[in-house]
Amino acid sequence: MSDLLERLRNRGWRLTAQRRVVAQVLDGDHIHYTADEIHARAVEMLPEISRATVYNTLGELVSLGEVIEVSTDGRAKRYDPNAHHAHQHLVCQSCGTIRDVHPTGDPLASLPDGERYGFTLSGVEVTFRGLCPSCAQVQ
Amino acid sequence: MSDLLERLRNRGWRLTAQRRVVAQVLDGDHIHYTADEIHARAVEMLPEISRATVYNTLGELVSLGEVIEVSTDGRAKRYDPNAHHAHQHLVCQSCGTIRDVHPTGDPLASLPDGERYGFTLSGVEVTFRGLCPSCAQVQ
DNA sequence: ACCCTACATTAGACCTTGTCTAAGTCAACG
DNA sequence: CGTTGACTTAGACAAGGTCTAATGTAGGGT
Repeated sequence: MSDLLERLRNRGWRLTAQRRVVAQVLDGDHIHYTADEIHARAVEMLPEISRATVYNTLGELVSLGEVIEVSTDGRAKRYDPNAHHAHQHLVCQSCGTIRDVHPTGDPLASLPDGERYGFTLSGVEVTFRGLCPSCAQVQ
Repeated sequence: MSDLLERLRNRGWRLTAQRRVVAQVLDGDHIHYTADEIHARAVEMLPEISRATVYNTLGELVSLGEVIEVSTDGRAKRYDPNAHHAHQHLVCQSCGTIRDVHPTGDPLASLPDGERYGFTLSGVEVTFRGLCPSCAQVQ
């Protein structure tokens, strides 16, 4: 994580206590938290941090390509700190847990030229959906 | 579309003017509208239809598997009336337009057993992102 | 043809997620 | 160690969606 802070400083970021705390939460468990979950965890370390700052900081980290924004269900976006390895997501339909996965092959290549409608492609997201073991038991 | 209404009646749906109008909008252009866009179009045909009814009806159509809910950007969900053909989506990052596409191969098969974490898989969504021709010109 | 009643619809309050603003604060440069 | 412009703050606001209590009506029964 000090790497992350280092990179950010080099990009002209002012290193505030708030930004450090957000970076620390993201770096902690490598879990895909929502912005409000990140805020809740940040508050434990720095009680006066505001929601707006967390949203601002996350937005900046996304613009800088340090964090990926994932919206799998039309509810709150989740933030994925694992931006430097190409990967896709496996999502539990019941509890919303997300795991990083690495499918074989290049998904971009699966779209035939005849189906590109003149678009300039910039990326693909693959979202595998299912039930995680613990939710599968309950249902 | 009369097929759709027929299927719904057979499932015990009460056929109201409101539900007919929502079905008609979905069947019209095969475009991926948001709930509020569907409401706006429905109002033109049936001025007193309420937002809540449109949301209810869309939710029921999704539960019945007649319509697919697509959330590509964390903004408003879009509703895809083309539920009976397997397909994926190509989304313009700038204007949000969605096109149905048909990638080659089975995306589910691309997830190695070692990466399934005990999940019971139920489906995959592939979202190709890029710029549509008209947005590419502007930028 | 007309009643009944359970199901559907309505307006609008409310909730969640996210954005914006104006005023105050502080990191980092000189 | 003072200055200043970037950063943070509380809280208002906005968009998208859900819920509720009151009212309306489709369609089966008679």
